[in-house]
Amino acid sequence: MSKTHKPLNFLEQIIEQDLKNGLPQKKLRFRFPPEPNGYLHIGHTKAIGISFGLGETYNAPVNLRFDDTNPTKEDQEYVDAIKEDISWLGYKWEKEVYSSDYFEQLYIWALQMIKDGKAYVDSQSSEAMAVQKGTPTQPGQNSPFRNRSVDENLALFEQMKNGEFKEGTHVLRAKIDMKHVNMLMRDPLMYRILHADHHRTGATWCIYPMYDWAHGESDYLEQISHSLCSLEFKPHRDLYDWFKNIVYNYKKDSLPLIPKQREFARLNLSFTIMSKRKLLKLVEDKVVSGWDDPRMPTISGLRRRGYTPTSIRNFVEKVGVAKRDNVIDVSLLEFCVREDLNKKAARIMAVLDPVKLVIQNYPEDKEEWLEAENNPEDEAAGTRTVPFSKNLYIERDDFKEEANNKYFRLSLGKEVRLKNAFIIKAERVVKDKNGTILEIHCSYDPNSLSGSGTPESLRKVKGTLHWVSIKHALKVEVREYDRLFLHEAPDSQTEDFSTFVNPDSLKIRTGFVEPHIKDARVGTQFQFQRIGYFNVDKDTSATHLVFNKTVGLRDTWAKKEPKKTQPHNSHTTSQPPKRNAIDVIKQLGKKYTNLPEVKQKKVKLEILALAKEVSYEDLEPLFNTAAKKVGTRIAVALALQVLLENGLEKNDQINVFITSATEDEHPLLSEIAKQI
RNA sequence: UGGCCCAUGGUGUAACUGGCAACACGUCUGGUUUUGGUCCAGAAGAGUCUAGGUUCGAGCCCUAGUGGGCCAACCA
Repeated sequence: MSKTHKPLNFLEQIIEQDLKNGLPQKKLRFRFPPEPNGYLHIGHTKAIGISFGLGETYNAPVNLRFDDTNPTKEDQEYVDAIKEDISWLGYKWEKEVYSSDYFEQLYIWALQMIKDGKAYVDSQSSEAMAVQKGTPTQPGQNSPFRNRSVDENLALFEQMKNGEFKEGTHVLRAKIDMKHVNMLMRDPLMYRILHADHHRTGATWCIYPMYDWAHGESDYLEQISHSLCSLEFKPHRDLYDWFKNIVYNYKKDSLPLIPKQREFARLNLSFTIMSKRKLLKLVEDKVVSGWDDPRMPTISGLRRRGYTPTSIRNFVEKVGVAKRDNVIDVSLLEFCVREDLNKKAARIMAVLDPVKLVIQNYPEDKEEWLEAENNPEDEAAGTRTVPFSKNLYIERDDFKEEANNKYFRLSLGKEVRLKNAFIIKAERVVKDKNGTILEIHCSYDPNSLSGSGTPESLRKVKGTLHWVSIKHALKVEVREYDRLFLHEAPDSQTEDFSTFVNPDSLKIRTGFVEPHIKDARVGTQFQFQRIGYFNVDKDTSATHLVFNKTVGLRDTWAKKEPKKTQPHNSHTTSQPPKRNAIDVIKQLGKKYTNLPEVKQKKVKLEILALAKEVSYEDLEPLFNTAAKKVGTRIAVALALQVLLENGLEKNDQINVFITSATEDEHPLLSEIAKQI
């Protein structure tokens, strides 16, 4: 039994099984279906990588389909950005298509469904329908309009389509089963009225199909064999199949293939968020400069930051595909860029926190142009020359007056090599009255030039420093980024994600670099030796070079010798702010108010109104009922509200009250304690 | 008093469908090095959520429990 077997992920296994069961490989076809309502982010990259990757491994076409069924949120700007991002990643789509391409066909099918008694016009308010819909634990009830005649439905639907009704007055619903355990099967909406201009169809339509009605049918029309989406769409599969079956019977002969929806876990990245809605909020609130801010997890942000398509594709590859919830550590992403850039980026010397270094025994007016390797990983990259003179800058970090022998850098009386240049020895320092070092005076060994082959040049010194010649150096702006959020998973906390925004995620400094990169083009990547990878930002002008720090070099020294103002570049999980009972109440309350209005109303009516003036003793059974109806967390939030309203405003009072409760005598309180 | 999905080192994925738990990131050692980078060599770290069952044998199959996620938008 050999073990040489490339493991397939579960999606590949499904496809292999289908092929084995007779599906011709020619019929394999995939699609990536973004809604053009925002920019693509690193999370989408996984979905893109899966569908386009499958297309590559099976040599099958992949369509790019814009799921544009909600004109109020969508825009051409996003369509263009999405196309640019996917192309940049290096993927090629077979056809560019739009759900809106199928509006006419969907409408025809909908008419047929009405005629067959499988769809009806409902004329109730959304609130009334929501109440009838029941809850996951309670069955729904039929709409009073459920049994309208075919003719009446046809006439109303016609009027809806002709724009004779206001928004919200009528909808078309599929007639399935109001008691179905799957909420989505309780007569789902197929069409709503929206008097909005669509970015492609303009004012042609004022009824728009819902996601469930458009998506599977689009897959069917395009003959997608495997429609892959993320896990939260799992409950939609029943509906997907239900619609698909109906439509399949309408057009049996011309379209033989029935698509299959399968779901995978979406990607989460530590210390960032993946919700388009929340990313949009960061842009709107000017927390970041735009969708392509280098701190954003968007593809355009990563691109501007200096991430390469190769690095992102490798990342997606390494992340894998499965069905369990995950949070991928950003260090994996960082590893992937370093790995790629190490091979490609030209090396230069740049000093970002300068201190002046004077070479005492070097002639005042002399200058030399010394040879330097552009990339030790790539001989073909060649060499360049770097100007050397009496007065240099080195990093302030690279000098200590006194140091133990774990310190490889410059200290008084010790020798180090200046990269590509000479060996120097620190002789004395010049300080201001506060003790800040202004100048370091050194002597150099003229026979120790790098690569000269002299015995002096071959002697071993402990450290090598990078430097720039003050006279020749180019002054540039350098933007260093730290993580945007201080919490590892800002998205999944009860607190609002914005409370975790890192106020110090951008640091702008002035650096000095080798002069020869003066005309570097926007996007060019460099390794600033001993520091990290940087690229030229689009804010660069003819006279002002701007760099983004993509990622630092791996640094095993910094970990051992932590500085006081260490950025959060190590991946130790930072602790969330300490929470007390009051905060928890506020936050749970916020979560509660973030629920869709309809849910909120129901919860309020059914629970809170009852609970208003009850005592703790009465609260407990109420809590149990509430927990069953709305889930433990919301029930706890409500319970805490009630406790507050009963006079327990004080923080510590509540804490004492709660923590003193034992499991058997106060199950409610111990539950609350657990939630806190 | 609901339905569905999930559970393997710190993180993420594997384990050829029942045969000694592997790979990557991260961590730690040592070596090379004119980048405390790269590269090379090596180490630590899980006995697979719990309890039963089937089996010669279970991470994998079955049952129950526990924990987490999703589902009640005229969003996708």
